[in-house]
Amino acid sequence: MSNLTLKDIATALGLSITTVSKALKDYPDVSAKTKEKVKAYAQEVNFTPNAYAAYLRTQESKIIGVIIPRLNHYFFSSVLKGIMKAAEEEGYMVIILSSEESYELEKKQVNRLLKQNVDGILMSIADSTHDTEHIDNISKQNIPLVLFDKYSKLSECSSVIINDQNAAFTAVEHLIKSGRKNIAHLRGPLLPQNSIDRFLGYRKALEKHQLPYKKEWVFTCQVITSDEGYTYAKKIIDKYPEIDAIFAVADMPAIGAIKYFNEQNISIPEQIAVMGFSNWKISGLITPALSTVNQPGETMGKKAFELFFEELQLIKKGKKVKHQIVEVETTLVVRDST
Amino acid sequence: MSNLTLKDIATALGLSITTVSKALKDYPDVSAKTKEKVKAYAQEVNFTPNAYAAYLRTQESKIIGVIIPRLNHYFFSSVLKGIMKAAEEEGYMVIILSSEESYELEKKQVNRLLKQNVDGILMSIADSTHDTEHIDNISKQNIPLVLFDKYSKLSECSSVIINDQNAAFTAVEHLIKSGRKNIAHLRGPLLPQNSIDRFLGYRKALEKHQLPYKKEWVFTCQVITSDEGYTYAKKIIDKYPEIDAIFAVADMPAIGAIKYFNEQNISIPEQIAVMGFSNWKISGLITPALSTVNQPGETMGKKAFELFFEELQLIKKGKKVKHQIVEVETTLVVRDST
DNA sequence: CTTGTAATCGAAATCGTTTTCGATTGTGAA
DNA sequence: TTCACAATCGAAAACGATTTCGATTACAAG
Repeated sequence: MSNLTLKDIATALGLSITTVSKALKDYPDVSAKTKEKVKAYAQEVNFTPNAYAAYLRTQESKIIGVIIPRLNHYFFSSVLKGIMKAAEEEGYMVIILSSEESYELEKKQVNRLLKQNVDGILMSIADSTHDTEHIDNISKQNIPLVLFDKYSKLSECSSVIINDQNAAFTAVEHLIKSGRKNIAHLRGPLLPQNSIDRFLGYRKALEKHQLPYKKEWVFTCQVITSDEGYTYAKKIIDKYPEIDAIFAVADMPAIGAIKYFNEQNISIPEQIAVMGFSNWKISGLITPALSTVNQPGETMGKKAFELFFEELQLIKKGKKVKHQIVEVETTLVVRDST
Repeated sequence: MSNLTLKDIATALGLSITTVSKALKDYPDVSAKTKEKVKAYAQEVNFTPNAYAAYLRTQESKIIGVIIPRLNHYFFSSVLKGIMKAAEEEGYMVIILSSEESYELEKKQVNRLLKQNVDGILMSIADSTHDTEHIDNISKQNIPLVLFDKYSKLSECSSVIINDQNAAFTAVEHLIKSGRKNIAHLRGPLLPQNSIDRFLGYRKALEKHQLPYKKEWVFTCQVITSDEGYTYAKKIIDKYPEIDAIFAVADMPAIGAIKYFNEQNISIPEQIAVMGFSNWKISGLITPALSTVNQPGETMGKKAFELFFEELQLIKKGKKVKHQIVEVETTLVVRDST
């Protein structure tokens, strides 16, 4: 029952290890008859080659590593799902590590994966990551690297992203078209590109429709949590009662804001409209249901794996790899909060 | 820069591979001086032994496999977090697979992990799993298996669980003590033990307080989703207006029910109280905030890894392993919906 | 000057697979 | 019969670390 080897099969069938190995891999210098015999027996005893021994020769571990900033996060879980499904189809296992949004931990996790000799790394960089040395190390080792969602403009590698600026622009424009004129923005941390881009989309929409941009109406969430949204919602009501809409960098702060408004009996969207970003599952379940931008995590994960796989094939053939930036489509989801 | 071997170090220092290996692992038959020299050099060139080559001799992969029924699920993500933290501390990598609540897929994933030669498997069995042959196979291969949350009374292995019956009992008793007399139950699927136990806890609480148990007030969620809660909430209002409280098997159905009540302007908890189970992050963010039972996922994950690790040590020493059932404490979280 | 012992090191086998290269057999053509 | 050439198989060397067991040296005791 427990793990048998090529040797076992060889002795059982009176063949050599070499022939058994070649028969199973359809080498041309094995007769059809022996191939049949070997394959039938291997099937019967449920033989699978030892992955570690195989690695030693082929240098292929059939394992990829994934690093995400947080585990307990709907969007990243969706991406994981997409990656894992695609990986499974190609016979890859996935090792998942979390950077907990920490630059130091992210570096450490990259090293752990490199030591494990994974065939590729897919990652979304942490908000606090400010240099890309550890990322560039991956490419130097000549193993494929694909970034998703959060990416770095500085690194030479493939990425799967959305057009944050356009998506944010569309979301804010929707607020404007539904009659809002004083729109606040709960923005994300200063570093990550998507937080910047969503802010830029917000500004661009205001500009296009000749609405004033006011610095004091932009509130920075250091960590993207509902608590920050809750706190800023209170601040907005108290200090800027003229604000009639909020565009949040993510669903969580938006949900926090809605919670505060609900508690204060402030009507949404009549008195103030709220727009989120990401389309987490829960955003459709709260009252009022949150309008948001759908960010197709599973699709992104699938695409990220595909990019990795393409690059790997090129590397194996010794060809030059061409890095790609793939943009995945977002859609505006209008619900009851706008 | 890229992966160097014992041989490289040996030639660089004019030693043998053997001595280098032994120096790094503090064998007693290497002089202190050479140990220092070797360690210093290894540190300098950032040497780490090749995991796959090491496996071939030691038969230890330093990888564990985790199978969960769903990826995109707050509770399971929490458990994962606990597992991964604990694993990291002991230098273990984690391969995660999802059974998607499918018995067939679960069997397949178990086999994939066995083929990968993981050092242990932690899993939560799918709702649809009705036999345990694949699970017993794991123990037969003499690799540690730890079940968590969903477990099987039939299998001989360690488990980390909560006392579902007691937790449900406490939750329902809280509803009764706050004056509810007509309490409905949105129960889970028929197979999994925790769904059964929560139902039994519900009945026991009714019995103790001499409230009538009515079959027609128990609604079965085939899949545990908010949609089911939403649909049953409508049914309850239409057909059984006398019901003044709902105890749901999980937060999701409870949230679905609340959504329906909110839409219909049915006041919670005045007209009807709602109690969930699990304490998902979002349950505190909806309006009204959901009362629920806190199920400490991270703690459970941590504990599950510890059980695995203990068993592994025993197996390595050739000692008899003693399976343990660890019960983790739950707490009642009273918010605004009751 | 032996002999025994401890300290220190290395040769070589091993894990299980892959793959190169050589060996063997059989077949048909000359 | 002999030779060339496929067709088919296996021996053996990798891959990189671990570990057993033997070799060497030095030194103290007899």
